[in-house]
Amino acid sequence: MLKYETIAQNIQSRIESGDLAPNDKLPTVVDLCDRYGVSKITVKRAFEILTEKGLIASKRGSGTYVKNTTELFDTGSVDPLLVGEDGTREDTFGFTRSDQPIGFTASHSARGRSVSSVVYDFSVTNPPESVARHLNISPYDFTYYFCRVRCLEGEPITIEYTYMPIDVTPGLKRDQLYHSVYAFVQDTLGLKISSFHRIIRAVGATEEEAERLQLDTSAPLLEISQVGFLDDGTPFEFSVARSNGKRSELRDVNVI
Amino acid sequence: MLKYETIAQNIQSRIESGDLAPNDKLPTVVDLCDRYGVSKITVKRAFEILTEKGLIASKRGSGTYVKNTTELFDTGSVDPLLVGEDGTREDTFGFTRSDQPIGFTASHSARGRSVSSVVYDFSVTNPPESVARHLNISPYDFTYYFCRVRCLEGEPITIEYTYMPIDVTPGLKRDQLYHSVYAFVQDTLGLKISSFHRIIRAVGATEEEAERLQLDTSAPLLEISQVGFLDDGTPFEFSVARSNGKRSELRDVNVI
DNA sequence: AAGTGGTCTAGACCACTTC
DNA sequence: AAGTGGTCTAGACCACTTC
Repeated sequence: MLKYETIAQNIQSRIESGDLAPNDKLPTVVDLCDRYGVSKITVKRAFEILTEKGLIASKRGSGTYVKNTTELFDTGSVDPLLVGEDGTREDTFGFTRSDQPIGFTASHSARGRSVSSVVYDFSVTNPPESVARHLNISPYDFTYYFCRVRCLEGEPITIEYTYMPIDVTPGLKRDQLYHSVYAFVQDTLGLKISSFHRIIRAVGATEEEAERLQLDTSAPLLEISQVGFLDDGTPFEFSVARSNGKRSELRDVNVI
Repeated sequence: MLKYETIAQNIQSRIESGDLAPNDKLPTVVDLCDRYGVSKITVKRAFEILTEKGLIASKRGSGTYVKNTTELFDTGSVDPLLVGEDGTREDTFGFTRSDQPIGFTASHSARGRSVSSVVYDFSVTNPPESVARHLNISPYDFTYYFCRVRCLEGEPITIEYTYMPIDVTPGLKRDQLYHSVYAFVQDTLGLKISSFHRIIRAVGATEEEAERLQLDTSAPLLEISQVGFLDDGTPFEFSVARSNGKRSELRDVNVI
């Protein structure tokens, strides 16, 4: 593990354990330099990681402090609050960088939930013009196309429509669709997934979607359209995922 | 302007002008050090900014390359694609760090659109228990509470419910609700807004919301619940904003 | 005046890719 | 073997806050 990662992790542990409470002042940068035998830039790097996670905030001339964030993220669900609302959402998906598992399978099985899939379509086709543009390929190139519903503990949560260029991710089999396609891309093909560009919207379920997700037609769905990129910048997937609005949420920490 | 900001901006301009095309290789770090008369860490910092924006990707041992992102972000709207969909969304709100204006007023008026508000409620109350928890205050403390509808070119887009502790943002007047409350917080009160923690969901419009947003009851809305923090970590607002799903979207670049 | 974080230098050393 | 980005040092200098 890198030095700045070690330092960041140590501090994060102290915050999570309550050893460092909200509004507490962290040791100064120079203090930590001495304690870890590193130079300022390394401590600064560690602080940046934690700042990005929304855990701390540095104030020039004053010090670095633990942010008061336990409330929002510990409750597990947002409160009913202003409008009559239901309980806990099960498909919670964080934006936070680098320490969250990617994809539906990884984020849920990491929490000990059973993930399953129903596959409604799996074919090789020419992508629609707009999809080809997003994938940086020609509409005459071939892509895998599949539609599947992801379930948590047997309950349908998300319907996914995905295009993947066969030249980039060759050898995809129907079998893999029942498990993690990202695991196939990373482990079997040895490719490195590096980023996603997303657009998030709220839409109503079509009749077909409502049936597949066991909802009423026009029920609100959280839609995430995304292009996934490999580390060399090649787009490897275009997908649209629509999730039951009552059971899904996205979390985000936005540092200005 | 800081050196790394200058370098990042120069490169970004070259990408936006097309001078650096997708998949082009950037000058090497050492090259740029020479050219700008700076050290490696400074160039690296510039690269980090652009990496975070999703514009470039560095590959150790090989070089740094322009990512192929024009498609997703240039179209102005996502394509109809798989499911029958409508046209351009007007309320587009990026996640990207540090160069986007914050809040509804700033992001839209920056693009030359007229922003107006309808205020449905403005009062001082004790916050619900859950809101008090998020704001790190007692339920017996007082908060401003207001509900307003934000309009673009006269058309209602978003309905907002906001709580702000009166001890943190004293002196809020009804007048300000017709303009930017964030401008009041930053410019009039001199406070520094530093981050937001958000949860994003899809919900159906209540009857009242449907009427205020001129939609059908149960129409899909994109909901953003957020706690806003000042630079010293004090929560200054808890708000829930629900936006017309047909006219709003969130954008995000997620680097792993 | 003393303390604190932010930027930056000039370089060393390393891991990895490319040829 | 040569080239490239990533981590890190030991410090200088600065902007800002606190007292």
